[in-house]
Amino acid sequence: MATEYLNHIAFDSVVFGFSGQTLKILIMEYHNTGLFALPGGFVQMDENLNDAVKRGLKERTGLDNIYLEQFYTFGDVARYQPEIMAKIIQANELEINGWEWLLERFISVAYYALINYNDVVPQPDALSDSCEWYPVNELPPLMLDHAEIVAKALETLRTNLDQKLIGGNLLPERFTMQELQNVYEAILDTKLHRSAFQRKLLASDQLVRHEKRFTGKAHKAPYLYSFKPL
Amino acid sequence: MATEYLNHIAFDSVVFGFSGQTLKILIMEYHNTGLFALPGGFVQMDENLNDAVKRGLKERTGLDNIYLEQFYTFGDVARYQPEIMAKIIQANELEINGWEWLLERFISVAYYALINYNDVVPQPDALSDSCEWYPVNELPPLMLDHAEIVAKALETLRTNLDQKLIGGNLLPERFTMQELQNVYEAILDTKLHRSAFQRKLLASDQLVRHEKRFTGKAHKAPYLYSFKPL
DNA sequence: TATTATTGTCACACAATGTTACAATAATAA
DNA sequence: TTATTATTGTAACATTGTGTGACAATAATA
Repeated sequence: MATEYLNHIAFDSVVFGFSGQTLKILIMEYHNTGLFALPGGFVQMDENLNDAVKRGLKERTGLDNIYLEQFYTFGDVARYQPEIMAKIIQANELEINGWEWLLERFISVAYYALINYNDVVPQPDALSDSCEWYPVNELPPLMLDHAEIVAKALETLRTNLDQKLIGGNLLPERFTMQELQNVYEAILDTKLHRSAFQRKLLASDQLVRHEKRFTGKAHKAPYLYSFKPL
Repeated sequence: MATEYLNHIAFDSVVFGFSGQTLKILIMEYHNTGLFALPGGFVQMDENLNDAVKRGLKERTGLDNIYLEQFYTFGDVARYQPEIMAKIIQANELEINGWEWLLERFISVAYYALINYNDVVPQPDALSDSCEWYPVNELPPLMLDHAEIVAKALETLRTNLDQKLIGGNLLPERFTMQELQNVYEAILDTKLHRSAFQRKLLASDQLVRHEKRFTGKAHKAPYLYSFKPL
C-alpha cells in the first residue's frame, strides 16, 4: 500500500471555478482537525506525474479532460512538518504502521485547473470531511504553504490570461460577452471597459457567434458565443 | 552518503551564456560513456530545493548570486532508464553498493540560469570529463529528456524576455545598445529593428546611460548603458 | 578637409487600446 | 400602438505603442 507511491513527492491542485460574480477554488477539510488544505495526492510508481494529477482531479470532481497547467514546484524545508501529518493520521484512527512515509519531507508540484462550476459536485476523500468551493478572497487559513501556492496560482493565471484561452474553461459551452467579461474581471480583480473588451475579443478570432439569448428583461438581447475548437 | 539526499528528486539546470553572437548553454560529458547531460544534482535532506540548485551552480561555475528561475518539473515514467545510470556508475568503476538510489525513478525540477560568459570557467564534477559551452542550436545528443528540457527553457526565456530584466544578466555590467540588441536577437532568433529596439528600451526606464566607448573604429562612438538596480 | 561607418534621434504610417457616443432592440408601461 | 427603460453592438476619436525609413552627429582614416 504505502510502497506504491514515490516517496517525497506530492502534488497539489488549485481548482478554479466561477460562480456568481466571483472566482472560487476547491478546499478540503480533514476530519476532526480543523485543517484546511488544497486537494492533492501522490504519484504511483508506474504513473506519469501529469497523469497522477489528472487521476486526483477525477476523484475530486468526477471530470475527465480538465484544463490543467503546472505552474511551480515547492520545495522548502519549512514545509516539512510531520506533526501535522501525524495529526491527520491520528484523527482518522489509523495505525501509524504503513503510513510512516507520510511523515517524511515532501516536495510538491503544483497545478491549477479550470473547470465549469456547474459540472461538478465536489467529493471529499477518505481522510476529509468536505471538499468545498471558497471565494479566492475568503479562504480559511490553509495548512503548510498552501496559501502561498494559491497566491502563485492566481499570479500565473493572470499573466497567462491573454495567451491561453482560459476564459472559456470557466464557463458553460455558450455564454454572453458580459459573462466572459465578468470572468476576466474576477481573475484580474479590476473593472474593464465594456467596449474595448468586446472589440478585443471579437478581433482575437477565438469566438464563434451563435443565436441570441432572450432573458425576458426589457432590453436588447445579447448574442451567445463559444470558443472555437482548437 | 547515499542517505543524505532525498530519493526520487533531482534538479537540472540550463545555464545560458552569451558569447560571440550566439546563445550558449553548459553541457557535461560523463567519463567513457559518450553521454551528454545538463548539469544537475540532488537535494539534501535539510536543504531547500532552491538552495540545492544554487549549490550545484556554484560548483559548476564558481558564482554566487546567479539569476535563476524555476520553469518546469519533468515527471514522466519514460525518463526512468536505470541502464543509463548504471552505465555511468560502471564507467566510473564505482561499487554499485551505496548507489542503488540512483537507479530508481527520478522526478526532475528544471531551472534556467543567466550568467556573464566571461565570469566563468566551467568545472566538471567527479563523474564527468568536461563541462563546456555549446551553442543552443549545435547541441550534442542529450541523454534522457534533456533536449526537451532545453527546448522548454528556451521557450520560457523568450516569453519572459520583456517582463523580467533578462537581457542584462547575460552581459558585463556596462554594454552598448548594439550588444544588448544582439542578446535579444540571439534569444528570440530573429532580427530586430535597431531604431525601434533603442526607442523601446530607452522608454522602458530600465537603463542608465554612462560614458561613451571609443573603440578606435572610424565612426561615432556608442554610449555605454547599465541596468538600473532594483 | 573629405570620406566612411555607425550611432542617436526624429518623422511618418499603421496597429492596438482607452474613452465616449449613439443607434438598435427586447420587454414594459402608457 | 407608442413611449419608456435598460442593455447591447458598433462606430468615432484620442492616445499610445511599434514598424520603417531618413538624417544629422561623430570618431577615425585617407
